[in-house]
Amino acid sequence: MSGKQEGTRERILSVAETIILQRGFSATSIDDILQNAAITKGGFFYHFNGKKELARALVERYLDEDDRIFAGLFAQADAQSDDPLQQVLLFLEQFADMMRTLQDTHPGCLVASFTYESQQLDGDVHELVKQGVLIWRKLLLARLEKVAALYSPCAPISLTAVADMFTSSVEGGIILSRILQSNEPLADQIMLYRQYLQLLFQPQWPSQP
Amino acid sequence: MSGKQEGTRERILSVAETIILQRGFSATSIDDILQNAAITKGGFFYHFNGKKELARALVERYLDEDDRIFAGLFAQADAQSDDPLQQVLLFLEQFADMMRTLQDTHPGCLVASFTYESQQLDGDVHELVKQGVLIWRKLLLARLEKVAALYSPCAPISLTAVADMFTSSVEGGIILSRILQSNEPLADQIMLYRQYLQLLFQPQWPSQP
DNA sequence: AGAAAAACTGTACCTTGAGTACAGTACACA
DNA sequence: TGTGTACTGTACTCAAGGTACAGTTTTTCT
Repeated sequence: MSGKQEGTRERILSVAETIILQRGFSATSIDDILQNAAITKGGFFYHFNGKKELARALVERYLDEDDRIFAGLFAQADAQSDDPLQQVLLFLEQFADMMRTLQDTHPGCLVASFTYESQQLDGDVHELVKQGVLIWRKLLLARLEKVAALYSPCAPISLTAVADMFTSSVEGGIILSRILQSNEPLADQIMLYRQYLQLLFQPQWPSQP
Repeated sequence: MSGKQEGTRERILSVAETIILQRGFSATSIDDILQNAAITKGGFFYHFNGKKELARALVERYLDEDDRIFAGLFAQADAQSDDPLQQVLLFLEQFADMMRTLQDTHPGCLVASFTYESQQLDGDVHELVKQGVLIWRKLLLARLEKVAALYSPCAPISLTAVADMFTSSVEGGIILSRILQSNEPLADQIMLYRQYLQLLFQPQWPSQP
């Protein structure tokens, strides 16, 4: 494994992701990728057996990168507070900030993109996507369980659904941001999720006498 | 305008929408549509000048249909209560129910699908999509303004962002539902949005002495 | 009934893209 | 010095998408 290979493979993946998020998987030709990645067809097929294998590698890379980002933000949040609720709130705040300050509008989410082209992809790619969503659910759920143990929610809820609401807010926010061509809606939606958690787990007022 | 034309044109649109939501726009060939709509290539091009014009017609049809559904649900809700907050809450409840009881998993949203293939489509299609999102924002915002006039929100918010949260919850919920292959997550996310509104506009407890 | 417009059918054509094959080259590393 | 890795470059096949258009049926109007 020389540095050269890793560089080229990574470059193909990076370029492919960018184009696919703009045009969609099916509309992206291998030739498009070749041109932007400054590589030849032979080189591409040296690294990937075909377009479907590229898709698989893209999802894997995307989910890994996402894990890393979330882990980093949670580590930051954990360093700032010991309270489980505060940790989640800080995480969301920092994540929203990160999204708001992106250079361009958010490029989009590969998971969502592939979800709308599922029939073009192998079943195992869909399985990967599903596992990704379940990992995000698990990540939030573990945090929310700790929160719920300390602050009882002031309304009946399914913690799993509340955990999924993170993914939903991000995916929904990304769609809004792409359509409205600004990162504000995405940041707003993450912050509204944060506010929902705040309201849900706010200390109960004592009942009236 | 004979019934036959309307029938054929509508059949093409209906079939095209179904296939496009499954495979994506670019991955859907005109031949695919022809086979499922039982029409020939010539017939297709009699109705549409090409694939891009089909896309345009699909979005227009989709947004119209959506308007009709939302108007119907709000009319139902308005008949059941005079309170603006209750009306929104009833609307969301009924909408969630409608989604939950769909025969198959939700087919997907054309707006989201096209958002992830924007570069394949004409600029005016993107403009239509944008107008659609702004109509949904306006629809909710008008309701929320009435609510906010009666019940002051218990936290600082942008009403526009809260209105957008409806679209975000639905789009995010649809993605979750498609990936997890169940309509529950979509219904859950709509109901969580409902709960957020409930918590946000709940009557304030009197402050402690 | 008959003309004219509308609603198609059928087919031929051109282009593009996916994927294959394979011969040659540059470079590291031992 | 040689051997494997990581490519480049070219040339090809096959399938499909999109388009054009000439011809045919059906409806409509008078």
